Amino acid sequence: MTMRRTALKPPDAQQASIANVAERAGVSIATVSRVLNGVANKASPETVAKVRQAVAELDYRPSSAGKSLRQKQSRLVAVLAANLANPTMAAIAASTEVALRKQGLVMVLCDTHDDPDLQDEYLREMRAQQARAIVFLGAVASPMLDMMRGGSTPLIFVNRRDPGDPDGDFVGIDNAQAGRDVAAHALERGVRRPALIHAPLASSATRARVVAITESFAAAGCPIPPSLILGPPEREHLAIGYAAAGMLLQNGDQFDALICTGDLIAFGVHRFIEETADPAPPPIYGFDDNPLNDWVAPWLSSVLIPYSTFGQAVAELITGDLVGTDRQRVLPHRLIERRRS
Amino acid sequence: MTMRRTALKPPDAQQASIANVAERAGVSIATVSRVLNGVANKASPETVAKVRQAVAELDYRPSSAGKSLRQKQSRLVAVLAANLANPTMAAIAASTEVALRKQGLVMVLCDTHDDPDLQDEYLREMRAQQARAIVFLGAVASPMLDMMRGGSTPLIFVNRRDPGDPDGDFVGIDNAQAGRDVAAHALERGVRRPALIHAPLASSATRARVVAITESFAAAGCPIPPSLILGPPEREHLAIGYAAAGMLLQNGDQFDALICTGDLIAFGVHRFIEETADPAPPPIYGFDDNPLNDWVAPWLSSVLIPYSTFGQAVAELITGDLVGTDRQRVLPHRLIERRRS
DNA sequence: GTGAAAGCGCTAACAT
DNA sequence: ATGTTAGCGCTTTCAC
Repeated sequence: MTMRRTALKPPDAQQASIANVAERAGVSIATVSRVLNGVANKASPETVAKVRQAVAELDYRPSSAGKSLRQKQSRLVAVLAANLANPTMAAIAASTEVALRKQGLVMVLCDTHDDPDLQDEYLREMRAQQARAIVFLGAVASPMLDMMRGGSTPLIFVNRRDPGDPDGDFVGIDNAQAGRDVAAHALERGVRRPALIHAPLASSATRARVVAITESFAAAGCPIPPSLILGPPEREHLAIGYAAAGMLLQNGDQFDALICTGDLIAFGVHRFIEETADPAPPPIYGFDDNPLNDWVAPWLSSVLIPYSTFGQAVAELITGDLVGTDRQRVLPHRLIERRRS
Repeated sequence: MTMRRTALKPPDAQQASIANVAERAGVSIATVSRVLNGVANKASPETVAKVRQAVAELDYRPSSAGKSLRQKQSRLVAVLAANLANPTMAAIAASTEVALRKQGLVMVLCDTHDDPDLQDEYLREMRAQQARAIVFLGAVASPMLDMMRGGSTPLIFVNRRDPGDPDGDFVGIDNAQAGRDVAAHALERGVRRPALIHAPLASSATRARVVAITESFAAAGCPIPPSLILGPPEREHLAIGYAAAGMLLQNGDQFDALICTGDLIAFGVHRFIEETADPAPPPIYGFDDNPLNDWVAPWLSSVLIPYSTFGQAVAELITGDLVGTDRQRVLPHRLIERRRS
């Protein structure tokens, strides 16, 4: 039996309401509300002081239910992620959480598993929650999305653009440019016949990368043969890479570089190659630059995407801190070169 | 200019309220409420039908603000994670989200950065939100925690136990046993002089592992010399491992295995060793069994912790589906052996 | 500068 | 079996 609860307050102290604060400060409820919400020049300094004191003494916080009910809007911001198991999504979610928090907003994280029905279920739920905004980390087309587009709830698309409106609010990188950067880097180093392994093309980001890469090589006079462009049907990026590497090596097709549209795909590719003990594997490229790369994948050149700043951009889009600016937040990327020592 | 909004409904249709449903169904709002909440034998079949129909037609969902205000409890469950950048935490959060969802609960994810002040800030916020329960993924001692312990909001501790009450609701593995398992495995394979690299001992999980490992080796007649037990002051697990490996190799101390209290630490250790091109590194042990291990760390033996089932256990603890059972959910672990081919 | 009061959507007495 | 109504905590007119 350990001693519990030193009890500065009674065990389950009823949470103070605005009425308690008003009473304690000797003012009306309306005054407390005005003070707390900083309604301009509407309270004498002494009143303000009294109220603040009462608030502190009672450790008062406005009930979000009361507030939401009244204002028809909550402080919740929903983040619908296509796949939380993907460390990249988790990283964006983490940075978003911090940025929202600074604005007094609360992040609700949901995993849609890239499923339209589940996404709609969440959209409905968030409408019931009167969410302040909805952030998509990899949106998928769905009926409710169509319904809400143009409504009063801001919809923010991260990485992948709105499948139904390429001009919607967006945070991400210039994937076409990133693709060209990778191609240019490889070409400069003598690559002429790369293999290209990509994730499902439902994602606008993946599509843009694939198109840019193939066009770059074609423009350089060495179009990538179709047999070297692989997009296996697996669901997991790791499995896609592993399977693709298997097909490539089995076919005996020659290639002098491996370009993957994501780091996890590259991990899968590398695993297969390691297992077959290829003495001199070609250079491998990825996208994302997973934070673990320096530690576990020193062989992987990758496009560093500044995920840790995405949250900030998302928050700005939501709070409207960037008035007049356009709502396409294209953030800078950078190719990180790594090679076997 | 793309065509937007095919408008089956007016653009920003006011979300239907219970009154609208009642009107449409030709009944009172109380009846609607009863039907929707399944209050037993309190409605005729035809009334139920009418209500359900109206609900469907209006695509009605109860406002959570109204509900929360009335019932003094929301459907939000807060998950306070010590470090979202850690894939392990993200994995637990993901599984928790799914399990809560099935119960109609909504997960709010927060990153405390292991900071007591920030944790308290979140606890206050969640009190204002009238959260249904609070889940700690790596709790840290803090004043508000002490305040809320014993209150009416369930507190669930995952991985790390409540720093102020070892008997609080818990979901995790038997870390002492896991430590013994690792030691036994190593001893069986001839290890007699391992190095032990550990994270900060503030975590009860880490402490239990360290104690069990050192005791096991001592009991086997080969106590680990203090110079081989390292807990560098770095904050990041990866950096801890890298720094520790550096110290170890610099000292020239002999050791025949590397035991790390976490996989990320092992990643850091391995990186340093790779860089120094040690031809025959000793076996390396970790804890967590990061899902990426099979792909990027085939040299790492690790204790597989069933994180994907943690969410289920957490949800059961919250909804009280496990009446009578004790509230210490110790889940099974398993040592996964991997070695260089 | 401050207070009184309406009303947001919902549930739970209570009444019928 | 169903309807009426009070009231949860808050913001916001409208008076004063």
